Amino acid sequence: MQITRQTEYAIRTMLELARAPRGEFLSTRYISEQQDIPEDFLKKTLKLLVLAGLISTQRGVHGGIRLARPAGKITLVDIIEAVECNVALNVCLAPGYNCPNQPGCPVSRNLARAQQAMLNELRKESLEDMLGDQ
Amino acid sequence: MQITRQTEYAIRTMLELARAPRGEFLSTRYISEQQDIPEDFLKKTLKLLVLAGLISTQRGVHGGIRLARPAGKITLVDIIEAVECNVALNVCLAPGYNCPNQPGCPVSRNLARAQQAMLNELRKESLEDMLGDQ
DNA sequence: CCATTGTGGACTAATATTGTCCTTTTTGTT
DNA sequence: AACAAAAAGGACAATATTAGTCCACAATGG
Repeated sequence: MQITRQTEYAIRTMLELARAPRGEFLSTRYISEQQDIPEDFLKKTLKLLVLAGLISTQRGVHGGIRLARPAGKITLVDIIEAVECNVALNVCLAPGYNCPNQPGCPVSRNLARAQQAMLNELRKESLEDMLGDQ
Repeated sequence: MQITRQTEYAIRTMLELARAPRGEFLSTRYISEQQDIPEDFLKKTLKLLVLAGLISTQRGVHGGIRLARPAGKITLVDIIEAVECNVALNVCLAPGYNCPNQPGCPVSRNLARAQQAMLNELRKESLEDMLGDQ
């Protein structure tokens, strides 16, 4: 019941990007050094952020990555969902899972409520907000 | 970001116990058969529930396990915390961890809030409530 | 043409989770 | 006293997940 290290890397990366001048590209290498993240592993992680539409990339000499939308419009949920694909407190909440119990079993109902509550909290502050109050 | 299979086993076991007549002992074997849980693995799991004070055991011929307190006073949080030891959405929230960032960094603050929200939801229904509404 | 930077995929290593086996202790029953 | 039922405990094995590495390739600007 923890976010993975990879998710943490993604969060730190996104914050680093949010801190950079708007629209500027940062290279993967630079970020990996700043944040002490293995470069090749970071690359794989960035792929997930690209797929989720959170960052955009530019190849070549002055290329790199940058936020795909304003830091004020990105929250931790976006990042977590991008990296962990589908957040589900229990297998029975994952899409496509067919519970052998009654569909609305009380346990999964409770877990689902808890999960919603958690995600709602994570939606409250944007990256911009977070940078503001440190 | 999921509860483990072991935690699920523990939840199912606790519900089974809650369904049994008050004070009666059920054997590990019986539960493992009912719930289709590997017996030896279940035993290890039960140990955690004992340590957490959720169940009490009785050795010997008519022994087994039973709830250590009324089903109305046990919630999913109790079980999850018993099995997963210390729930922490991120390493930086685990007790004893020393964050290299400022102590109250905005990320851990957000994760902590989300975790609290989640746990609070999980505290709302007791095992008894859950049995009631299926 | 070449250095820089992202893309993609295969592979390995490390760690965590799940499951198994076997021995011991306790307890009621015969 | 002997025995069978049941929990306690610990070592080990199998799997699955997570993390990290390596290498060849593609785009881009100077």
